[in-house]
Amino acid sequence: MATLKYSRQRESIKDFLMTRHDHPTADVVYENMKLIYPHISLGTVYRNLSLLADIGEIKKLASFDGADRFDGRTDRHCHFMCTKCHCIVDMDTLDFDHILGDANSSFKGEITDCTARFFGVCENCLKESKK
Amino acid sequence: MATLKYSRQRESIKDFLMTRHDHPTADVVYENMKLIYPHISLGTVYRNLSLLADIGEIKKLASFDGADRFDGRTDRHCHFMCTKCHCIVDMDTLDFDHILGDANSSFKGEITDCTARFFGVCENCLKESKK
DNA sequence: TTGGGTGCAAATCTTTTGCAGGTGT
DNA sequence: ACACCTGCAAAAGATTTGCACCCAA
Repeated sequence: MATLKYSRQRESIKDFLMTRHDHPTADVVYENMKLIYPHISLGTVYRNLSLLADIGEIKKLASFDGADRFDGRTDRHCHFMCTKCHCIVDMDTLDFDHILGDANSSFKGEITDCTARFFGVCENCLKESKK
Repeated sequence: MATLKYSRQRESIKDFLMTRHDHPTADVVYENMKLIYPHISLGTVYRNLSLLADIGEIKKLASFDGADRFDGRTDRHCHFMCTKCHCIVDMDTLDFDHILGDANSSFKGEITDCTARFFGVCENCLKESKK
């Protein structure tokens, strides 16, 4: 098993994700990293995002609409995506333990995880449409 | 707004999806359509899958692991994916109305839909690992 | 006849990977 | 020094699209 070695790039990527709560795509991370490391490569960004996700320091959100997104928040929570502006926001209303218990009780395999996504119109777009 | 015109290919794609409950990818649909229409193109398959999803006759399941998958079942239900064999099976244990109600009550926008996915080990893989 | 549908191929977008050189330990 | 990490560029995989021809209404 490979030993992890420090890398400025990886550290910056993680720091960046901790400050953003809009679930950026790899490309957005890349654009922002270029401000710090003008020669950083997209490959490096992807490699580090995968690595960080593998060791559980960030979470990868499989494609909502096209590219994968990354989340600096790693505790279990769910997401809402606005079908108008495509923003993605965190939600904490779901009782995962209860749902997982329910699901497992009637399932012959073994369920260990669950993701949930809500869709609709966000507060801002709702205001817009009422004008 | 475009008027829909009959097409044998589209009809066959829909029929095919109604008989399959393993949520095939576009490529699997393509391979199977080639048995009927040897000259059908991948583009036609994608175009019709999108079209059918747009008019609500099938559902598109955004990437579980790579390619999108398609589901002939259009009523609200959720999915389980085995982390070992990557099979995807339907699940009906989730009380969507209740969850949507809960979610909406504490949300300032308007939530209209929800998807949920479970992950773990399926019955078959569980048996295998116990051998 | 006419506008949607098709096959084909090229293009696009996202992500991965091979390689040679750089760097943390 | 050794193994991991990086930049660069090419490759791979999934999906979309332009175009000329075909076909349902």
